[in-house]
Amino acid sequence: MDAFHALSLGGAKFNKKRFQSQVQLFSGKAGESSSSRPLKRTKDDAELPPELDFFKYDKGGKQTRADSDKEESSDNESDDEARATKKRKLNDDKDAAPTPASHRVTTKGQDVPQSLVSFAALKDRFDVSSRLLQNLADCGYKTPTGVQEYGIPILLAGRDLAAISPTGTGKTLAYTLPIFASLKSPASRSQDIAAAGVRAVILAPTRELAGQIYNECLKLAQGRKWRIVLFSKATATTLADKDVRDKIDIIISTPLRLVACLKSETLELDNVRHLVLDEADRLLDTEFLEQVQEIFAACSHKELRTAVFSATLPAGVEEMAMQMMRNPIRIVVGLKDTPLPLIAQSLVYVSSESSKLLTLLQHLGQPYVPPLLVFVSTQPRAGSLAEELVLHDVPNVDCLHAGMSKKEREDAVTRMRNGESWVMITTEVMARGMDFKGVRGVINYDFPQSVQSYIHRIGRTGRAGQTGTAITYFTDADAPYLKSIANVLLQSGSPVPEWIMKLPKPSKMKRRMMGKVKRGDDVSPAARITKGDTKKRRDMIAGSKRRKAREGEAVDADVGEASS
DNA sequence: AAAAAAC
Repeated sequence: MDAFHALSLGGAKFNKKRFQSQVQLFSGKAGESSSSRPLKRTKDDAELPPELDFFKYDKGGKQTRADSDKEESSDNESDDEARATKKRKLNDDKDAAPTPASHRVTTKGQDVPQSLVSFAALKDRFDVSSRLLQNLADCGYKTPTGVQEYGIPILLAGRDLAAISPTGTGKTLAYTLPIFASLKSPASRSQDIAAAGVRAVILAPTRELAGQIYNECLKLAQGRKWRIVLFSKATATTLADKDVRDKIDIIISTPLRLVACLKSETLELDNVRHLVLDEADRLLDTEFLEQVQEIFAACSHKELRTAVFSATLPAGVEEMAMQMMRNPIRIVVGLKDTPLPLIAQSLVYVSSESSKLLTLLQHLGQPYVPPLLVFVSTQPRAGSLAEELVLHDVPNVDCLHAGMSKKEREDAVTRMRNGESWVMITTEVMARGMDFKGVRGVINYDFPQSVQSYIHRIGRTGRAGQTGTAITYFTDADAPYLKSIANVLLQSGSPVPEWIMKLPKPSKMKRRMMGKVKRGDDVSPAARITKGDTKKRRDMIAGSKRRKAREGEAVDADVGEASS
C-alpha cells in the first residue's frame, strides 16, 4: 500500500467518526430502531423541530430567523430584548455551534450610513410604511442579520452597494425590503407620469432562484397592489401592451429572458431606479456578462441605483462590479470566501466510480434527516445517479437539472418544498441561492469545480442559524483541486486530515497530472497512484484526456509545462 | 475547467 492510500484511509477513518456521532444524534430523536429509513415527517408531527417545518414556510407563515449570524457586528448595540432572544435561542438549540469570532461586518466606502438597530427603527429613520413592517413581522423576521443591518440603510440612503455575506444570512431581504420601501407606492396607484414603467429589476442566474425571489417579494407585497413580474416566455408576450408594461413595478428575471425583450423592443428599462444582481459573481461570469451589460445599459435613468450581492465575489469580478457602480459602498460579513462554521464539513476519499456509489448507498442506509441534497457535475450524471438509487430501493429519490422541462423543474422544486423529496440529485443549477428550509445535509458526489461552487453548494444547508453537514467525495482525479477546498474547510473550522494539507501546490500537482506521470522517480502521491491499479490509471488518463482535449492537444502530447 | 441561462 502506497503512501497516498495509507493516508487516505486516515481520511476515511476520520470521517467514520463523524458519521457515528451523527447517528447517535439522530437515534436520540428517532428512537432505538435501527431502521434504514429516514426519519419520517408529517405535517402534524408535534416533535418536528421548527427548522424542519418548511410547510409553514411554504404557506408564507412563521419562520424563526436565527441571529447567531450577526454576532457582535456593531458597536451601537441592538436592544436588550434582541440579546435576550438570542440567548434563549442558543440555550434551546443544542445543535447550535459555538458562535464565531469572525462574524463582524466590515464596510468600505464614503459616508457609510449608520447600521440598522432593529426593523422597528425603519419607520422613524426612513419613513417605512407600517404595512411593510407588518408584512415583515408576518414573515417572522424579528431582528436584522448582519447584511440586513448594514445593507438596508445603505440602499435606503440611495447608495450603490456591493454586499458579500455568507450563504443563508438573509441577502434577499436585504435588497427586497429597500426596493419596496423606496418605491413607496405601486405604479398602478400613482397619477404621477414619472412613476410609470418598471422601476426595479432583480436579476438571478437560474429560473428557480428567480422564482424564489419572486415568492419573497410577494410576501412583502401582501395587501398592496404591487405588480411584480416573474419573467417567463408567457409573461413576455403580455408586454406588447404598453399600458400593461407601465403598471409593472418590479421585474425578476434571468438575464437572457430580459435581453430578448429588450431586443424585441417590448420593454423599456429607462425608468428603472433599482437594479440588483443577485449571485453577482455568477452573473458577471463570461457567459452572462454581455447580457447583464446590455441590461445595465438599458437602465438609463440618472437615478439608477445598483446593488450586487453574493456570498462569493472574486477580486477581479468585484473590481468590475465596482466600476459599474457610482461611489459604491462595500460590505463584507465575516471572512470572505469562508462558509459558516454551522456547516460541519468533511472530505471522503472514494477510489472509483463504483465505490462512490457504494459510499453514498451506505450513507443513505443510515438514518438521516431528509431532504438530502446531492450534487453531481453533469445533467446526465444526475439522471443516471437518480436511476441507480431508485434501482437500489432508495425511497423518494428526486432529480433536478436544467435539462428537464420547465414543468418538471417546477414540480421538483415543489416536491422539495413539500418535503416529498428525501434525496435530491442535482447539478450546479441548485448550487446558488436556493433556500430549502429543511436541508440538513449536502453531499458533493462529484467534486465541485471551484471554491466558489463549493461554498455555494454546501451553503444549501446551515441556513438561518441552523446547523448542517456537508460531505465531499473526492477521487484521485480531484487531487489537484483538493487542497484549495481543504483550505476552505480549515478556515471555517472543519477538521482536515493533515496529509491533505501536505499536498503540493495545486498548479504543480495539475501539471503532474497532465502528463508528467511517466517519471519513475516521482514520489508525489498523485503520480504514484497511476503506477498502481489499472482502474485508477484509467480514471487518471480519462482526466488528463479531458484536460488535453480542452487545449486541443493530442492525448499523448506532453502539454504539462507548455500550458502554464 | 465545466455546467449553468434561454432560444
